[in-house]
Amino acid sequence: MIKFHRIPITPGELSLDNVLQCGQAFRWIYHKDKSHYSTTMRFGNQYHILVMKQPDNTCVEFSVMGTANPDTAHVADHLKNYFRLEVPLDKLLRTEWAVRDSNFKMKLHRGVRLLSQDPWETLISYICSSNNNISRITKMCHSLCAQFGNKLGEHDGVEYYSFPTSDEIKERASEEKLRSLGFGYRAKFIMGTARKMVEDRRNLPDSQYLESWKDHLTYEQIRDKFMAFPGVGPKVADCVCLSGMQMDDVVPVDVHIARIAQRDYKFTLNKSKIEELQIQYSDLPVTRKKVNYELDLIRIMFKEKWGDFAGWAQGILFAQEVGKTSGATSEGMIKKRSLEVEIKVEVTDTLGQYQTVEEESIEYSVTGRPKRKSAKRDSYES
DNA sequence: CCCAGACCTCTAGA
DNA sequence: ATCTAGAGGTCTG
Repeated sequence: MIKFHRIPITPGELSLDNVLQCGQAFRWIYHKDKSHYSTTMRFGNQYHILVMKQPDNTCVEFSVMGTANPDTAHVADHLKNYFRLEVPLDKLLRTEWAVRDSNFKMKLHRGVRLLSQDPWETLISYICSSNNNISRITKMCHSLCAQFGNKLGEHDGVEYYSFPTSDEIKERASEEKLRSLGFGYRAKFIMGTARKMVEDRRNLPDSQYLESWKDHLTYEQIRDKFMAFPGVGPKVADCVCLSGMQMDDVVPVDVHIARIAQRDYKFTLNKSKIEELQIQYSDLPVTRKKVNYELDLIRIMFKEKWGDFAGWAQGILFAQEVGKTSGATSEGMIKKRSLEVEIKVEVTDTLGQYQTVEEESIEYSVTGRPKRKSAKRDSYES
């Protein structure tokens, strides 16, 4: 039997359901029969199969499967970092956002946090996100691992793989293969990005190379370097900065956030500020070429309004906005996903307590390859 | 610099 | 069942 280890949480600071399914991470699998999530994750230079669940709002529990038994305290530390548990979400809401922003006074964070994900994996995942929906992005990320990563083990009929490195994508994948796997026009971007990465990173591992940018470059320079990869525009670059580089003040502006800016914040263009930006970016050729100045001003407005953790505030509004458009109740924010699992739809009562009110069953394929229905049932139905 | 279109597929909803 | 709009954008002309 799986032995779980407990990580205590300040009540309400983290909702595993909301964080893992809001469209920030794409490689967690929900097992409805056991009410837990599983994925693979790299701790240092070693990949592990990880299982997590949240019995209540005071803790999460984890278990590491397969391979050598890693040090539990070591894994716990990595997970505390992955979930950024040192960041006091509720305090930020009360003392930073709600006091400066009247639109935030009525908001609840619902345990939606920003993650500290692997930068390379985040980069490739968000390249897949362009003009795409969450369920397909999820499928593509799993497919990438199953086809080009390394197999780590198998549990409950699910095969687990590492996320492929730039070398592995360059050597094992091709635009043609990726297209046949359903990546569409993103196939060329992924191959181009992998090739450029192999070239740029020299002897460093992918993520270590990307993280090293933070040592000597500004945000604007880092974004410019991300945008030098094919398939990476300002929105994808900002997402990688925020969710993969721990750059908490970055606000990625997508269609939803742009709508919020106009609808709820009455955002209007300022011509002189655009000119300032054009000057500021004049020595950043890639940014100057790819950036949309109106969207970039929205990013800056939110950063000034929300402060050092502006990206976290964006995450909360985004999760709520997408929850609305995906047919969930305005109270909850769990959206339907393409997982053959049961997604719990949560609502919050006036005390901010979570209640499960509704469940629905949907479909999922782990490898991205067509799977037999009977096999899927065997794997997930209890 | 700004503005359209095009771009691959697939999923959700009608 | 079928069918169609639209999906956390980016690139090109």
